[in-house]
Amino acid sequence: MRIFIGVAWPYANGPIHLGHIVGAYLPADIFARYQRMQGNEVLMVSGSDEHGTPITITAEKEGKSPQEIADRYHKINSEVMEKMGISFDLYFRTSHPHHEEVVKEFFLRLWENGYLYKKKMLLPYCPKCNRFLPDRYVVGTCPYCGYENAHGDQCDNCGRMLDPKDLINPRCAICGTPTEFRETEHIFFALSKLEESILKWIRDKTYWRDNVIKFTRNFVKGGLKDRAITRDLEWGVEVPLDGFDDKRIYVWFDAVIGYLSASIEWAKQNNKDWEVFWKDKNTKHYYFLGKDNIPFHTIIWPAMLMAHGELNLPYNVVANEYLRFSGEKFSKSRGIGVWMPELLENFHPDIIRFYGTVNMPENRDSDFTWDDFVQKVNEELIDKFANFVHRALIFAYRNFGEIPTRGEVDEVDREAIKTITQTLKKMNEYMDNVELKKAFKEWLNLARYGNVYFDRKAPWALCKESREKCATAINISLQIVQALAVLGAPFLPFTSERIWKFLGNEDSIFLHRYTEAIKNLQVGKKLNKPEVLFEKIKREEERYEKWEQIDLRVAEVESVEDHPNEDKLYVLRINLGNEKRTLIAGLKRFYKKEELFGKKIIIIANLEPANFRGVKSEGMLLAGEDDTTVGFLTPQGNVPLGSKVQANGIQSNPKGILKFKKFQKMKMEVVNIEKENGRIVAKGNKDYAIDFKVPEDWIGKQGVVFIDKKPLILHIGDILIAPVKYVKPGGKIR
RNA sequence: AGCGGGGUGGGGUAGCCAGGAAAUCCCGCCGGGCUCAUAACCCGGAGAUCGGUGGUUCAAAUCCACCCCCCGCUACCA
Repeated sequence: MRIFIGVAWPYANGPIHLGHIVGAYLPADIFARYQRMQGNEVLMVSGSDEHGTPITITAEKEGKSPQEIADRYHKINSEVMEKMGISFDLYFRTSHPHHEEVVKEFFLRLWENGYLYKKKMLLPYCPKCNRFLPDRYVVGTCPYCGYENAHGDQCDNCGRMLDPKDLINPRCAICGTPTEFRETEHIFFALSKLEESILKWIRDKTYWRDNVIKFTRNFVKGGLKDRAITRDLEWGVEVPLDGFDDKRIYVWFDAVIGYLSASIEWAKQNNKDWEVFWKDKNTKHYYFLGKDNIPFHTIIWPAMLMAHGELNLPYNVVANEYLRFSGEKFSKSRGIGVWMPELLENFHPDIIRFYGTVNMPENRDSDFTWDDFVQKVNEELIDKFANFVHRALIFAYRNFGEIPTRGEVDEVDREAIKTITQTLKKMNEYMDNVELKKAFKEWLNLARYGNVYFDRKAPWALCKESREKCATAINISLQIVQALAVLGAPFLPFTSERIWKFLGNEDSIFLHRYTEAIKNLQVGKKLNKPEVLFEKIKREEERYEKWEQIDLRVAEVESVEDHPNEDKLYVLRINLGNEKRTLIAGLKRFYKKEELFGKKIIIIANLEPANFRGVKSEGMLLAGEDDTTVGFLTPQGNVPLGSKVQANGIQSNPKGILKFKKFQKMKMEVVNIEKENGRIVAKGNKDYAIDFKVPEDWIGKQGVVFIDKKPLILHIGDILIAPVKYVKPGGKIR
């Protein structure tokens, strides 16, 4: 059987992140590898989507050409795919001339078949930006659901496809100027003509995933409208008709054709036949993508293929939900998430693939957290699986050096063999159904079972008793190891390959069939010296390097004197509980002596001492200031003198004194602590999300944040540190 | 507000669409075993009125209705 696998094309406007991998490329690759090991002929393609306005905008920002931007990210993302072991037959790109040719041919064919037509239309034009706006760059109110920030192409709220002119109060998404509509001529795709056919086609796709069916039905409900497939742009595929020199084919039309162009290119490069993949009705087409891409793959692309007339339609569209990062959406601009190039620098691809599979958002959004990542990898992948493989292999290697003979088997042995067989069977079922997580769970169970079997047989003791029995136990243990390697190969290709070698094989595991997981080992085959498969991930404690250097403490002012030689300064005598110090403070313009006397203040206790005109200051008092007010910091409740200030519950523990210069580099700000949508936000110069459990009574109060890797709020236990009087949020601390 | 997801032993989850005997797995906790292995492994135990209320049914975590609570999205981006 032949299987075509198309994976949504990542946009070449930035490096891809873990969400992309886990939501599309990894599941696709697992499926592809599995199908190949089932003996099917697989063609899997994807590539960089390099056209479209966002790239031109990035290019403008950086003063580069769109091609340069596309080149950069195409390279980066190709490397990511390669390193992750995503086994594309071709990872193509839409700016490739061959792709453009295919798009034009496709276009002309649709034109000839009567599915494209010219139409003069009024398009949104931003008088300020001086250009026609792409659909996505027009925002306004959705006519269907009333959502105010609907984009011109699609309402993100109700999911309906829109045309910019449907929007109420359209405005430019870039500058906010109300848009004008100017006349221009464009090519339309007669989607409406195909509505019936699409509905009919969808009807029997009951085996699709729930989310895909639901989303698609919902989408078609509103009726299919003809869509313009050209834009007033310069960056994109040219329109192969006269009079359209200043227009380009729109990305959504262009990018999906990539599946075809990449197939053709692959055939060309490898001297293969692409047509059997696209025209032979027995070839099944699978598409892997994130949920936002569903309508393009269940409606538009199929409609385009229908209009084309002789190409295969999708058999299954496998859409995943989103992977969130600590509960938030991945966001480049906010720096939330993990990006692949960086992740790959720190972790073995199979570790990423393991976690990606275990936490795959197959049916619902899932959440990435570092804690969970470390725990799952260490405890499930390494402790359970890798350790079992290693203990079995090293035992075999040391005691036999080859695959030992399987002698007479007992109950326990029979059960083990049965477990292997059943695992294969179950995994086959799940994999055929594209239920990757379930399949993988079976695999993990087998690894767990391996330990159980090994323990039950206790070969270390058995060997002393009977070498023959021990050999049998080890033979079967290695049988489990082999099964794990073969069955796990689609998921952890690199590791499976290694284990395969340890088992004494010379060739690649991928030359073998999935069913060989249960094949009897060749007795007497020399084993290779096993190595540890993975080092455990060290759980790195969160470190706040800046905060750790400063020692803030509570002190009480015992006396206030004028500085003898400098009339802006006070000389304070302060009590730190077990210690008294002299401090210089520049508060004379803002506070009278009696306003300071007896007050609790916050001082930097480990600041390098400094001389102010003959008086030595042993520390520094902290105050928040805006342009009119200075409010010294003070604990909002009773705390013992000398108490150490904490930040998000973290005690600083500075080793030495803090240089004044270093202190100057530290950022502290006055903030208003508020609760928004259930989370705590500290509003200063900007909104700081506080991920620290804050007592209810702090909400609505002022506080102080210390900016480290993330904003830390200052307190002592339940007592908040804040300016003694209201200072505008964002006020600096000095 | 709209849309989407969720509320299952201390934490994180599976099961729910196709209702049925002991509710899954990981971590944690308690007790035991083992010492071959990456302080890894194995066994046993405590611990859940499956968010609430009402309904359908011989039978509901699972179906229906209503309610409560959480979270996400509504910025380029799977």
